[in-house]
Amino acid sequence: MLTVNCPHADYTIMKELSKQYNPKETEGRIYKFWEDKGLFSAEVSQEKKPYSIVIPPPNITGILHMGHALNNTIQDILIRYKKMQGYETLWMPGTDHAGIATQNVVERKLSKEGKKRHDLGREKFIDEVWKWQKEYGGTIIKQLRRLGSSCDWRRERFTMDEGLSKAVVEVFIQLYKKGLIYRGNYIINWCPRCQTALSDEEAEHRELDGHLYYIKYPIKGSKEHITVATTRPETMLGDTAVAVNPKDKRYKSLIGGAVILPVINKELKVIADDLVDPKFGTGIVKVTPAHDPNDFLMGKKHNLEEVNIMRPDGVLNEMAGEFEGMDRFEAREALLEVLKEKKLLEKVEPHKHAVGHCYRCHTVVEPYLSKQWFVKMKPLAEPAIKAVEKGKLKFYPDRWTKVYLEWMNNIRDWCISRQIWWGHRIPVYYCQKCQEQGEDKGVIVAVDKPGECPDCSSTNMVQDPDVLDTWFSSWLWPFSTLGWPFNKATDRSKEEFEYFYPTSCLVTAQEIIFFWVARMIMAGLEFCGDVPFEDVYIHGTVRDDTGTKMSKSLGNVIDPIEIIDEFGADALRFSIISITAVGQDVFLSRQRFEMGRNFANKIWNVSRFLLINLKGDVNKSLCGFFAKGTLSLHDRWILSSLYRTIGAVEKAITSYKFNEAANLLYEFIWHKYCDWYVEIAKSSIDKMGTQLILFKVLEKSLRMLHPFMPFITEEIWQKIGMEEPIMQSGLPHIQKQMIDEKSEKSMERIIEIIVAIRNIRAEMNIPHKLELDAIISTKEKDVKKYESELKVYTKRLSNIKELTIEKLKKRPKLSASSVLDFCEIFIPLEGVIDINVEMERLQKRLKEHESLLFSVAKKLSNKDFIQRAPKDIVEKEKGREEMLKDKLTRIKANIKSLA
RNA sequence: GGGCGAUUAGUUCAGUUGGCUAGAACGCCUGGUUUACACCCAGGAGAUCAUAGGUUCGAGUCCUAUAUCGCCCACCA
Repeated sequence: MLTVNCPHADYTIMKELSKQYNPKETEGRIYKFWEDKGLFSAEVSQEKKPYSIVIPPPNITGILHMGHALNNTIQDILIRYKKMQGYETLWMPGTDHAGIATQNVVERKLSKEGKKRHDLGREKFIDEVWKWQKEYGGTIIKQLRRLGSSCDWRRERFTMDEGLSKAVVEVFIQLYKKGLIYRGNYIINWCPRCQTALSDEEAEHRELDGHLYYIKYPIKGSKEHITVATTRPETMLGDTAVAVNPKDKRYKSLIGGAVILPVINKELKVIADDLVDPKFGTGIVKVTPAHDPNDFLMGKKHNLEEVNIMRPDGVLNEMAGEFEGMDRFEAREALLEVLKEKKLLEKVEPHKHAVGHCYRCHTVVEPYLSKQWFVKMKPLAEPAIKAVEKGKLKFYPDRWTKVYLEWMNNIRDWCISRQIWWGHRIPVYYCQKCQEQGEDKGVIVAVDKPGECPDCSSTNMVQDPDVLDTWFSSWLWPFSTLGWPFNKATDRSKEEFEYFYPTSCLVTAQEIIFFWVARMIMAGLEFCGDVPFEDVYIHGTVRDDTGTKMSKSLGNVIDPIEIIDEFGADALRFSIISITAVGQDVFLSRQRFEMGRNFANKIWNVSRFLLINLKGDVNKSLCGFFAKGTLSLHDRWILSSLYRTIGAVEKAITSYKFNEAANLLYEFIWHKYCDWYVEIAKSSIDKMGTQLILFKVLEKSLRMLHPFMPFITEEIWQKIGMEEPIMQSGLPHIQKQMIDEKSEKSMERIIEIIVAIRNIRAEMNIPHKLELDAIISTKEKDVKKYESELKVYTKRLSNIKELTIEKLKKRPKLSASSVLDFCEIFIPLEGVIDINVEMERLQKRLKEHESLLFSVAKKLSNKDFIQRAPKDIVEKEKGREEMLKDKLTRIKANIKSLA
C-alpha cells in the first residue's frame, strides 16, 4: 500500500484520478487560479530585465479562428518561457475598434430591425455601436482566456479608449504641424457599398476575367474615326481628352486635333503624353481624369476638365446624360448596347486584369476623385528603412526584410480619412464663413473645438465629418497602450513606458505587414524615437488540409473553441505548434489534434504512475544534486538526456523554432522517459534513488513543457505537491556536469540489443510471455562492463531469463541470431525455432547489408574521394566498410550454420 | 510584368553551416490484458527527396533552367 506522509500532497486522491486527463474539468479552474494569484501582472522591476509583447489587437467583430489560436499560442509560449527564465514579462492585450467592419456589422443588425443609420443620425448610431461593443466586443478576449493566454488583463486597451484617442489626436496634430498631413482632391479607392475612401492597402487586387472594349471615336470634321480600348467603357462618359504617345508615328497627325465623344457628343482634344504605351490596345487612350489615377495625372499636366459622372453609391449622376440613375455596371451594359446600335463598338476581347475590391465587403472599388486627408509617407519611411537596414529590428524569417524594404522604398501617401461614423473623428474644424471665400481659409487643427475662428472671429465652426482610418490608431498601439502621450498626472505610466518600450517581439501574420507592422515602425521612430519592437516574428497562414486558406465564407474553418471542447486547450496548442515551422503555412485537419491530446494523456498517466508508486515525501527530500557515483547507467542516461533536451529547447525557442522545441520535448518525454526509463525503473521502483530520479525528471519536464501545455502541467504540478505555481518555479537549470556522452552511448547500445531481441520475437512469432535465454557475443568491453544492468534490462524489457556475455565463440545450434555493429545476439530456440522463418530473416538482413556495403565500397574505390574528402570523413567511411564486411561475414556464417 | 514561397513515405510535415544508412506524426500490416496510459505497448512495411542540367570527392541541402501549386506587389487603359 501507499505511504502517505506528505503534508503537501494527498496522494490517495491521485489514486482515484481517472485514467484519462480531463481538460474540461481542469482548464477553467486552473485559469482562475492563475488570475486570482495575479500571475499575469507585469510591474516595473529593478531586479529583472523586461520582456514585453503587445498583442495584435483583434477586431471587436472577430471571433477566435485558428490564425488567432496560432498567433496567441506563440505569444503565450514566449511570455511564459521568458517569465520562467526570470524576465519581468508584459503581454499587453486589447482590441481594435475596426471602423468599417464594425460599422457594417451594426448597420446589418439595424437593418434587420428595419432601421437605417441615417434615420438614427450620427450620435444615436454611435451609441448603438458602443452598445454593441459592450455586448459582443469582448467575445474574442474571453476566447483568448480559454486558450490559456497569460495577458495582463488589468491593462486591457481598446483603440477607442480615452487614452488611445488622445494619442490619435496628438499624432494628427504633430504631423499636421510638421506638414506631413495634407488635404486635397485626388483619385482614391472608393467603395460604393461602404461609401467611403480606402487606402491603397485596403483595396485588394484580384485577377478577374474581364473584357477589353474597342470603341470608335469619330474624328472631328472627317468620316474617319480612331479607336480606343478600355476595360470600363462607362467611364467614357467622363472623358475629357484622348491621348497618344508623342513618339507614335501612326498618330502624329492627330495630335492637337479633336475627336467627338460618342453618345455625349462632346469635342475632345487629342493630346500627347509619355504615359501612353503605344503597344497596348490601339495605342490611343481615352482620358478620364475623374475616374482613373493615370488619367488624373494626365489631366493635371494638360489642364483637362475633371468630369465626375458618379454618385458616391456607384450610380451615375446627371453628367451621364441618358444613363443617369443607373448603377455603374448596369450602365456599362446599356452603354454597350447603344454603341453597338451606332456601330461604334469595334470589337470586344477577353482581358485578364487585376480589379480592386474592398477588403471589408469585397465590392469592386472605384477609382474616384474626392477630397481626402493624406499622410506624406516618404519622410516617415526613411528612418524606418534605416532602422531595419542597420539591424535595429529583425524579421524572422529574414525574407520579409526584403518585402518590407521594397514596400518602404516605394511608399505612397496614405489616405487616412474615411466617410464613416465609427472611429476617431478628424480633429479639424472649419470656419464656415472663411470656407465660403476659399478652401484654404479657416481650417483649424486642434484638440478641442475652437470657440471662434482665429481669422474672422466667426463662431460658426464645424468639425470635419470624417473619421480616421482604423490603422491610424493601430499604428500607435505599441506606445499608446503604454500611456503615450504623457503628462504629469500620469508619470507612473511614463516609467512603465521607459521600462517596457521598445517591446521585445511582435508576433503576427504576413497579411498585415504593410497595414500594420511597417506603419508601427514608422510611428515608433517618429513619436518615440525608437523602434517599437526588436524582433518581428511572422508566422504562416492557417490553411485547411487541402491548402485553402480557412475562411468563414468557404466554410472550411475549424473552430478552435470546438477543438478545445473536444481535445483540450493544451492539445490544440501543442498540435498546432508542433507543425509550425518558421514562417511556413500551417495545414490543419481535425485529426492533428489527436496527437496533442494523446500526448497530454501520456503525461497525465505517467504522472499518475509516479504518484501511485512514489513515497509521499519524495518531492521534499532532495536538493537536486546527485552524486554521480551512486547512479546507475539508466539514471545517468536519462539525466544526461534531460539536460541535453533542456539546452536544445532553449536554443530552439531563442531562434523561434517552436516546432522543434515541441518535438524535442515530445521525443524526450514519451520515447525516452516513458518508453525506456520508466519501464526500466519499474524493476527498482522501491528504491529511493529511483524514485528521486523518476520524480526529478518528471518535475523538470513539466516545467519545460509548461509554456506549451500550461493547463495540464500546472494541474499535475499541484497534484505532486508543489507549492508555488509552476509559472513561478523557473526553468530547470542545465547541469552541465550531468551531460554524460559515454553513458548515453552505452545506453543506446543496450537499447539496440533489446530492440533486436524484440525483433526476433516478433518476426518469429514468439510470444512475449515465453521466457528465453540469450547469448551476446562481443569484443566490446562496454557491453561486458554493464553485464549486470543488461541482465536486469533484458529481463524486464524483453523477458530474457538467462543472459550470458562471452567473447566470440562458436555459434550455438538452433538459435535465432541478430548481428549488430558491435555484437552478435543468439537466442537458442530448440524446439521453438522455425528454420525457414529464421532463414528468411537472415536473408533479408543479408541483402540489406550487401547493398549498404556496395555503396560504401563504391565511394571508397573513388580515388578523388580518398584524396579530396576530409580525412575524418574518409576514416569514417573506411570504418563503416570494415564493419559492414564483418557483419556480412557473420550473417553469412549464421546462414551457413542454419542450413 | 516583377518578387517570394512550396514541391521529400498513402497523407500532413521536419531536415540547421553540403557527409544521410533521409526522420516524425497520422494511416497501413503483424502481434499484445507486461506493476500509468488501447488517447496504450512491441515489431514491421512504405521515399529513384517534382524534372533536366551544372558545381563538387560527395547534393534532399548550393547554382541554372523547366513544370505544377500557392502567396505578395505593380497605374499599362
